[in-house]
Amino acid sequence: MIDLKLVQKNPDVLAKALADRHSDIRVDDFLKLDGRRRELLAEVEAMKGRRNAASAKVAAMKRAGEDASDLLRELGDLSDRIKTLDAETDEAKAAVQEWLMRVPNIPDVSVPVGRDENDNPEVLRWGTPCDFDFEPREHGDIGQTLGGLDFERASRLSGSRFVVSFGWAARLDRALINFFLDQHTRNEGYIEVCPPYIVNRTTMTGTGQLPKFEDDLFRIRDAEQYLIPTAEVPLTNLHAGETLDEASLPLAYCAATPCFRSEAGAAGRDTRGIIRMHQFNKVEMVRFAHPDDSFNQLELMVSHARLLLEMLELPYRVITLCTGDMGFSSAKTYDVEVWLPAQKTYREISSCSNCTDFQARRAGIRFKPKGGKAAFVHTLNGSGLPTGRTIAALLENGQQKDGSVVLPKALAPYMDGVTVIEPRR
RNA sequence: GGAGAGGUAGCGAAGCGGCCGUAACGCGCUCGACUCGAAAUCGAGUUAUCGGUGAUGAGCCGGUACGUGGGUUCGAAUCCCACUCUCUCCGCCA
Repeated sequence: MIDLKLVQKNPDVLAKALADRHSDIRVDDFLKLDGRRRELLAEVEAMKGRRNAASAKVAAMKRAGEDASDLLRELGDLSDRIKTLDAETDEAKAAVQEWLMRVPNIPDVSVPVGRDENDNPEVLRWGTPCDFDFEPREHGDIGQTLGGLDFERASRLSGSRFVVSFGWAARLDRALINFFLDQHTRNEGYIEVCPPYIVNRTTMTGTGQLPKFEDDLFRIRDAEQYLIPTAEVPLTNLHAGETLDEASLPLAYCAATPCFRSEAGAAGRDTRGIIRMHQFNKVEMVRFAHPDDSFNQLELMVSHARLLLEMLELPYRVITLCTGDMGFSSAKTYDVEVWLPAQKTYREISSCSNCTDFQARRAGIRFKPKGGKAAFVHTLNGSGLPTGRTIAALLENGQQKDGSVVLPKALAPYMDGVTVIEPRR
């Protein structure tokens, strides 16, 4: 959530941000709603002030043994009017709140203004896409041929956009999780967490999935609980409602969890392979940072995601998302895109965002500076990394003419020394 | 799932219709005194949020908040109802 005061005092700052994002939310609507709220509030508060003063008088009279029945009759009327006006004020407040909850974060000044993914500037490239002396195959095809990925059985068990992994593929998934977690916890100072995969409405609201993106979530029937679409949700909400010790910042957590996404609106997109599944495993990084330091922390987190790809010898590039392509809660996002030779394109494998105080304000995550007033922390999140898309990249980039797949050396310790996935014979 | 107990400041906890919410008392924290320094001791300070007025500051005026939401009442932390979470016991269960 953005700062109420900011919208009140600098509506044009928000108006520009919304225009840059190509949002259809209009600040004028807010000014109307908030104006009405303030009007009602001033009126009802004045009445309550009178009531409180009179009530104190009643108490004093009763103590003195005097008759207060005239005053009481008057107060009855006043109380009735307050009750009506209170209800109206509550409605006005709720309208303002609801409007605010649907407003996206304000992009940082360093974020390029643009319409959609075509306007995302490239920051850097690493590695060289491999030159194949044969036509490279798609990862889904390779995975099925090698007996590791089974889409038919998955669709029988569950439906479309699911996969069953067997043997080397299941093992590779587990190897990647361990490899990623080890790297983050041993070398980068992240605290490993095993959070719940089901969270309540408040938690989903804290990170910005709700109320706007309910359709993207799987909901538990008859309960106000949802399957997490990313570990960002439970990890960021870990400190909801807390005031953190300033000295503890930055705080860094990582977790490997399954992620559940309904992929509403993605019909027909990425239907081949394992790029877009309803369920996938991902290691997520989350950081809580001091506001003065959060953009440094973002650079640091991107470097953590990049390092994993470099250790896996996968060519990638980094782009900055432009204003029109950024997520709801983010003030600045870098996407790391891995090279997929069959599609001959870079595809998103990690998204690292600085959400500034947007989530912290929603979830109530503060810190108290020495001698100062409590302020909101900045929250950051980044994938590091999803296993499915990583497997896709490993299969496509490591494929050989004979149908086998060569794995990067870094994974050997996690794969019982296996460095080549051989075709079944 | 059943029974009971409970949810009040950073923590523990008192209050159980108006004299109690910048909320007793204890701890913690901040500042000061004492000290070469520290401990101990002594003194002072320490809720958040909204509206108005100031400069988006300080201050001042007012409102709200005792798990959440309703109700009773002129007035609710206090009485009533529903929900929720925590703890204890029982049941069920990987």
